[in-house]
Amino acid sequence: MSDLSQELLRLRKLRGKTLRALEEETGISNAYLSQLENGLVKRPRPHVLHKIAEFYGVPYEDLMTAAGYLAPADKKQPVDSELTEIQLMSAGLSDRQKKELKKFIRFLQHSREED
Amino acid sequence: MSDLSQELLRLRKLRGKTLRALEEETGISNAYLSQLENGLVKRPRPHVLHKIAEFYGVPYEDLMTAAGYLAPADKKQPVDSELTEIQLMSAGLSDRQKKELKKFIRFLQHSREED
DNA sequence: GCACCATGCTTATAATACTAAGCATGTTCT
DNA sequence: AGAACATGCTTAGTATTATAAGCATGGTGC
Repeated sequence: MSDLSQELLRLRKLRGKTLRALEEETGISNAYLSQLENGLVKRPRPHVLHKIAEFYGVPYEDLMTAAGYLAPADKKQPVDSELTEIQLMSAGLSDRQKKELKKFIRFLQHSREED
Repeated sequence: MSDLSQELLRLRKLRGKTLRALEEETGISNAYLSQLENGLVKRPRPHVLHKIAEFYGVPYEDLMTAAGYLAPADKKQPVDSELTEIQLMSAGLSDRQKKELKKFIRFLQHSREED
């Protein structure tokens, strides 16, 4: 009984719709909708969630989140501060210097260090 | 040749990785990665995109968008593409290599070129 | 040359999402 | 009661994603 399945059932009940009515309006088979609401499907494809969200008039992202495809609140990914610095430092270089820099990075990529 | 496939190929080339190296680090088979980069798969599952995004150090949402799962976000500030590539290329370096890279940039900064 | 192996790709197969058909139960009508 | 239909669900099959195994080509050292 996933987060998603509960939400889908709840939405349909609130709307007072049957599985077959939903099938007609979304094009998703009632058989599959039933499986979804009962948590028998692990990871429905996003386009399925999109159709359903559209029909219920709820944000697509909310269903994507409930399905585990998106992080709850969209906060930024933590960025490597070292990388930010590198970009900032490089910003003032000339185009030729940037090209040279890239060549140097390519050299580092192939030098076996890794640690 | 989808939007996504081009992007995946581009990222891998920038990072100087082989399909098999990527397979080792993401757990996704090189066979499938090849299919992805050649546009032979229509709709990869989100968790695949997540692993790849994580490895490349690129926002998961960007790949989801390229795959057609999310609407394009508001246009970001136009960034020097050369700088973006530099950051992507550097993302796989070790901390020591990053430090060395910064030293090299500092060297470039002081070398009188400016052209 | 030629053994060796790295690289990208193809193909056969397994795993899983999704549908078509139909079952089980309940309600409503005469 | 019982025919007809509505509703949710099950099950067998199809379609697509993803993997395992191996092929084709090219480079490198002996």
